[in-house]
Amino acid sequence: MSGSPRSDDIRAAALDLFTRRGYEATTMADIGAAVGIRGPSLYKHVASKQDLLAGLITGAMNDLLALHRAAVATTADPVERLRRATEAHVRYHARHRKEAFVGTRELRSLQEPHRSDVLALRAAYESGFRELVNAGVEAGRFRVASARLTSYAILDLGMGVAVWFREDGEIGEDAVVWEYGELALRIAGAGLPD
Amino acid sequence: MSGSPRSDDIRAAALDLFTRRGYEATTMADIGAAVGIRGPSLYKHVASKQDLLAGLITGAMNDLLALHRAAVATTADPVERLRRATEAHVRYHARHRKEAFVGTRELRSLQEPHRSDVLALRAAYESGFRELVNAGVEAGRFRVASARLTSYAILDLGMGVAVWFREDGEIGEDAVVWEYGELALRIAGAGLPD
DNA sequence: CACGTCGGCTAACGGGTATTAGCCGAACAT
DNA sequence: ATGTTCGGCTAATACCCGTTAGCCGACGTG
Repeated sequence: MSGSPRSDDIRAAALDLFTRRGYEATTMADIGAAVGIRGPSLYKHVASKQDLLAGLITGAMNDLLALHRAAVATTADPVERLRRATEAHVRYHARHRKEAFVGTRELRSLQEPHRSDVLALRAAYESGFRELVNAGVEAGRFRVASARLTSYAILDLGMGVAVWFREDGEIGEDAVVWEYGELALRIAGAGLPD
Repeated sequence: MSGSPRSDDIRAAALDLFTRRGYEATTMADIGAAVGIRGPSLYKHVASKQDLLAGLITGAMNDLLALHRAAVATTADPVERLRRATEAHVRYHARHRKEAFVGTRELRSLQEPHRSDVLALRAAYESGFRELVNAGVEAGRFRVASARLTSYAILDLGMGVAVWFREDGEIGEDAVVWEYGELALRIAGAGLPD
């Protein structure tokens, strides 16, 4: 799956720069300098700057979807399913904050047809969460005003994590994951009186 | 406060383009075309592209802070204060989604010293929410694992609204504001058993 | 009517950017 | 030893962009 070690270095450097400065503000010379070579030499390893972005974003989206499916498959209980899906969501956004950050912030810079592909994957991911909420409501375990609004709220929390989470911060990954799993259930109204 | 009608048109066009394409990807010619003139003619009305961005972002941040202070001043009850601050936050992000969107997404493109100024205002805004949470905890009205994490979560919800809210969508502004006010209290653990 | 200001225009400046072309040394295989 | 591939390099191509200079018609004012 992963190419030569040099290509991996380049992808990592591009990810870092795209995260900090943005795709448009990052030059091929910048990426080259980050791995110790000149801009044009990058073309011996990657097809184009746009290709670099597309690889990063689609890779991230596929990873996230795989983790989501795995998390949901571990139980049939509606409450636990939402908790574990949220935990997977938050853990990904904490552990791979750069990928998640670029995946949402630089989606604008992704050209067609890649952008439509990624948007379709995101729509599927979102509707997956909405289904989870709906299943809990139908089972009488959740109380929500709007499943759409509830799922947006939970997903947005994860996006936020990618922004402020720091590996060396005062709050560890496990603590954030646990707490946000709890928050998701509160948001969905689990355990509320009728 | 607001300049000539033409200057207002230009600011509105820039806001729209910065929102849709981003600051870096928007050219002065694009902004000019949106108001029916050529790129260089814009300089009869604005000092620079960077100045346009700075005006939009600092204006938005000041508006948001003013609304926050007004909302908090309406009551002394910790629970209601958090609810109203959240409602003001969410209402602003729904009603002025472009301003809010650009204010966070394009902050990277804002040069010094403006960026530091805005970051300081944002830090003050965030710590204001944290204080609100702490006040509720000390009054025995909230139950949270971490005030920082809780305030981040509530603020992130507002950011999310700026992304997905649509004036003509199926969920109206008042509905989102009300529901998110409730969510904030749930997130803060208001009304939870000891 | 003369004059100045306003707000548009085109042309030009100065710089930057992704990408391609073509060269070259090192490493490695035959 | 020879040839080929790999992965650097510099130079050049073909743009694009923010901004400034300088021109000019319309319009309000004395």
